[in-house]
Amino acid sequence: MATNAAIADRLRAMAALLELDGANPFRVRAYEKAAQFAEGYPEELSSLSREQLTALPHFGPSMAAHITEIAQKDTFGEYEALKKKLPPGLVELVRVQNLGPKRARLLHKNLGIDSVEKLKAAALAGKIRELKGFGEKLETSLLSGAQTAQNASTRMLWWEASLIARDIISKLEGARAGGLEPAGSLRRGRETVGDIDLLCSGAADGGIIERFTALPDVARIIGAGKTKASVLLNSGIQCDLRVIPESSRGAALLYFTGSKEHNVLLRELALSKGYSLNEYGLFRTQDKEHSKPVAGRAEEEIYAKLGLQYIPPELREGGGEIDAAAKNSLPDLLTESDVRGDFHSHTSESDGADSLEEMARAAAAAGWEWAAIGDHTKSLGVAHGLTADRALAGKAALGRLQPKFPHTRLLRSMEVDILKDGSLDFTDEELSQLDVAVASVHSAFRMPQSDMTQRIVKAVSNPNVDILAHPTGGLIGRRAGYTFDLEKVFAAAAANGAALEINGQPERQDLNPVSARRARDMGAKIALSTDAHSRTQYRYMKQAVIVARRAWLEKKDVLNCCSCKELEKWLNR
DNA sequence: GCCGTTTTCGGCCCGACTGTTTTCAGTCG
Repeated sequence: MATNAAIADRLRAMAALLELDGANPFRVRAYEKAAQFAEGYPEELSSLSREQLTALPHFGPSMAAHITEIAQKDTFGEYEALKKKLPPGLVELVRVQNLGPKRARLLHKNLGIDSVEKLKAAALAGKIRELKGFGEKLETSLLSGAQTAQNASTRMLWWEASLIARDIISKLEGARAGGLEPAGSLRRGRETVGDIDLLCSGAADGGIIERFTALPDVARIIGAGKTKASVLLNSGIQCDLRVIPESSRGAALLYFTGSKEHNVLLRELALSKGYSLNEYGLFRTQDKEHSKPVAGRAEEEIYAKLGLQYIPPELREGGGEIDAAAKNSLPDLLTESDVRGDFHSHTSESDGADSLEEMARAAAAAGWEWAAIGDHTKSLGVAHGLTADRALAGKAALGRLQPKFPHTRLLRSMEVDILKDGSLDFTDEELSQLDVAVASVHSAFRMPQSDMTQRIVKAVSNPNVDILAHPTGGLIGRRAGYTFDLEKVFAAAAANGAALEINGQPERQDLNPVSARRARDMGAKIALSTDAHSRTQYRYMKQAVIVARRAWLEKKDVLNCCSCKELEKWLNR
């Protein structure tokens, strides 16, 4: 059984190979679109029949056949055949800037280049400039591109990128009139960000480009013109600034926010309604000169002209949001201000940095109506986990602190270890005395899938367990999660009234949006947690909210939107 | 390869930039 992510991966790999093979570009795009759709589809595609698959958009007879084949064999025949046909190494080559499939094939055919290493050697030897269609400048740019590709700058966590963006914006603000705002994957709240896109609206003569490229954060200027500059920052991430006229602000924001898939769908829709959409505005098709925009100043007016509800950036992934907006059925996404409390944090009693009282004070300062503060339990020795006695002593301590914080109800939670056999680190009697029991796996990650599934199902089936924390155990870019059957765990959680967590630690973001949406659709409640290990980390609630929004969640799906009274009712369910 | 209230064949989003060229191909977002 291949996951949707694995299916998307194969289809995307096929698109890459087809492009290198010089296939019809629309055929390439068909694979990319199918991959994109598969990735965001909430149910397991591998359990669908061919008929069910072809009923979905972007899947025709070929894709359906490929998907059923991938479900069984983890790959498909056409892909394997093409892989054999093409020289290995070309895929690696097109990761170099300014080197696409056409140039890659030329370089391979004429110079036998099939790796970034060989590309560098050929460039240094001056061989590339001799080829028709290539020249000295291109050779130089390919050489520096090869070096960059070898340094494999990985994507940055959203949180980190957003701090950098905020810092740069604050340094540039005041440089000129006109707002400066982030676009791109940063604005969409993707879990990681490849480069930071900033938009500045106003005339292009305010000197903002000069101030931008002169910032002390800039390690290297990649390019700078009148309306656009690209730099590499000291932190290793690329940052692009574009200056756009005020009258095009909405169109430009829409365009540079993307995603690419969302934009393509919007433009197709625009064409079908007799409009053409670009980064300057929405124009009637007859207006070939693009002289009089029908809309463009604000994103809202462009969506409205296309007969759509306003689509929040977090939903712009080409995953059904345009159809939903056309039917006026977009979710009413929860916002950070809807959040009334947090379920899961740590103190200096186990592996946190701050005392129980400091955490309580920070929770009150966050303006929350309630906060469940806890720690690890005894099995997690490295984190100095607490015995049940100490855990309950903490509950008594919170009771004594309560009068100091009249507006924030303090609750005792514990992050209780799920042991290898699915039993918990505290007895049922001990668990029932906690206000909130958060269960999670911290040991024996590499169990066989069926054992791990059983282990977690058993834990969430315990009526004393309220929340399953960081359900997959993955760390973005560092560690894959444990292997288990998500669907079975979601079903068990829904049946037993346990909630699934969206952990707001920037490196976790676990559940991810696709899984969180699926869990909600299967009837499970979602709990957002900061998993704060210090008083400053309560701000990670923002990260959890972004993941929830990307999962199309509304207030009613998320327990953090409960008042004290509603929460109490749920805890006593 | 997918798709269709004008179509089952002939379409398929749009513009900028760069470098190589004398009008355009390739790449990128």
